[in-house]
Amino acid sequence: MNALSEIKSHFSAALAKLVDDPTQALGMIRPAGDPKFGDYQANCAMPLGKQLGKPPRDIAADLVADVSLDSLCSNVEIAGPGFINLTLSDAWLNNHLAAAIKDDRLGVTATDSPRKYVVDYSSPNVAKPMHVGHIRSTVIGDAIAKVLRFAGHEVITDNHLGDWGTQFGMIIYGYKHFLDSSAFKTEPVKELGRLYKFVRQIMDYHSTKKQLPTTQAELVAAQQKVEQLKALPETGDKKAAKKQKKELNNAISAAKKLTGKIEDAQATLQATETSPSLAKIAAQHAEIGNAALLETAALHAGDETNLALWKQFLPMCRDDIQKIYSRLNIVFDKELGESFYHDQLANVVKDLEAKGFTRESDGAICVFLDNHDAPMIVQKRDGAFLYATTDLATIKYRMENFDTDASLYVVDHRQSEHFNKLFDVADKWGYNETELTHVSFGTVMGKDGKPFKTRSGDTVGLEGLLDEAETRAATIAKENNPDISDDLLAQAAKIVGLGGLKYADLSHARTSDYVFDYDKMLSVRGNSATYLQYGYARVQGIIRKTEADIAAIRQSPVAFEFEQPIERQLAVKLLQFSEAIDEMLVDYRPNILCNYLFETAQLFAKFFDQCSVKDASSDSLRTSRLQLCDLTARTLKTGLSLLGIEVLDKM
RNA sequence: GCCCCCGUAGCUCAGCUGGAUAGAGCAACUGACUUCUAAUCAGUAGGUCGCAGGUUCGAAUCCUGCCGGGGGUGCCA
Repeated sequence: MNALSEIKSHFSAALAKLVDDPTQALGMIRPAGDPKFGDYQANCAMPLGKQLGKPPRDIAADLVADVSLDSLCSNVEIAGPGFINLTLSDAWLNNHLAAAIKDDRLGVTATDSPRKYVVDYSSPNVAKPMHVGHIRSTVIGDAIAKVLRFAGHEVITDNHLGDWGTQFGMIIYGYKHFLDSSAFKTEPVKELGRLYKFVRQIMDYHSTKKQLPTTQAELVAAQQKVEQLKALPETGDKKAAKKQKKELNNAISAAKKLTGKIEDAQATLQATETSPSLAKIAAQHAEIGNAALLETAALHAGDETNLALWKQFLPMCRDDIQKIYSRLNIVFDKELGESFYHDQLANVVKDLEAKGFTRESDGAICVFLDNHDAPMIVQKRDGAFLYATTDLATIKYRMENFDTDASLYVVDHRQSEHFNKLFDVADKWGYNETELTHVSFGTVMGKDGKPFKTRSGDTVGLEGLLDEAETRAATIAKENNPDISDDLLAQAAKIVGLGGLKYADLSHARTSDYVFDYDKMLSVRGNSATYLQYGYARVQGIIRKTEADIAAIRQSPVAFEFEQPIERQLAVKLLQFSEAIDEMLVDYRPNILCNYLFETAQLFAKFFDQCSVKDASSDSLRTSRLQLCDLTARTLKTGLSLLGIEVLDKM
């Protein structure tokens, strides 16, 4: 039990005497914002004063008198309008530190209400090269799964691969028409990737060409509207004038957007038209979009040729993706891709129909929902199913086979509307006992503030990204440590480079977009993986230099001594590890854990500066400090491992 | 048109369920290596938390309106 929950349990009974439901008041007990206010503070007296019509300071005094905190706190003070400031006693700290140091789990107890989770993350489209966008889902999902497990929950990780979608139709079409067979023989996946991009380009060319006149007409209309609005006489009415101005601004920005769209379209067209060979192919394959869809449809219908190609391609693609996962050290319990659910989709629609949830509209079978203008389409006019259908089948399958308490979908925030609808339909369908959560995350941007792309406009491949991270880390490691051995350098490059990459993703609030920046990511300072890893390595250095017998110390720790304030601060922080984990899991936010680890490492760096272990003034103080060091290192190592990041003994 | 997200220091970002003087890191400037790892630490400077109202003991946080940016929006995933 951590300090926070222990304090809360002490307050609980006293608060229950004042209000029917103390939950809200208990929520107002939290770590102190400033060390001068002690370690924890209870802020509930002010609102309770209002509610009960008594002065808040009186309420605070009553609470303090009623709650027995002697076993926990050395000091309890009422401050300001009625803040209750709590300072943990050294005896309490000592007990818990000693327990933590003896414990493999560092005193973090497993939850007493374990749940069964499916964490659905990564989910790349196979055969399409993975790019930087996939790494966020992969890294965040993996961290959440690991933390849930550490907290005592049962977790099934599932990589819901896109292995049955239209991209296969495109690749099959490409294979049939544009295959470079020698390239396919030597590097099959690379060739498939090329075919995908090639078909995509021709498809984009035709759809853009078809769309362009419409867009141009829209632009003309938009420009006319701008002129019209500009020409409108000024009205005397303030409100009307304001409305006019707003309409004008809207029209101007609409026209601007259309102009941008047209420029993009023209660039797309030019890319194909300037190459005579490409232009020729484009002309020969005017119906490519439709044809690719037909290849997909044929695959789904069990066409022998296409199915054989799919069966040939899929293992190769999966192996290729697996290379990335191996490098990132990510393992899934299940990899039930879209194709796995293929034969269950018709039944999903049938069942929804039977229950009367569906309605036909324009030939498609739809589920209409309150709060949404557009329905969720579960079967297309041409009879094909959609990802919505697959997602519903997946929910059903997981409930029936895993009996989950919760499913987390670690997916891009752009799909939030899809998930809103999906969860609403699932709820109607009867899956309303299970938690369904879209753990959304923002877009990875380039330094220009636009989605991260290469200079040529392609998305950035993941493999090159990992290489770059390692190379840069190696350079930095070499700079700091010119005599480093090759083995150690390679190891450091991997652990620091990939750790930095993961940490950059995890330490940003997942809901916000973030700017991808190698320099910052591998920064040797600041809130970075390197800083935390360095803290760990420094502890190992101390242990080496002092030749301490850590195993013996762990077995029978001595009393902790807090000679300097920083030692106590660090100790309190170390005991808050489990609070950080609890807090992270409230909204599945890895950055909470990152922050905690960063703060811990910061306190350690100060401790390192101020408190010599080797030259401590007494044996007992030296051992006390060694214990703090050991606990710090283990907290950092464990915390980082929950984030999928490793540490080094020497840096 | 409708829906969602965002706007905090020059830059990149934190800020939990409303709490005490809004925080980090980078960049800038000043210091600290005969010392357990300087991949570090100490310090200075930098703010109208987009704007305006409201709710209240208290608002970056909640509500309304406005301004600015992004995303999504019936048969792609």
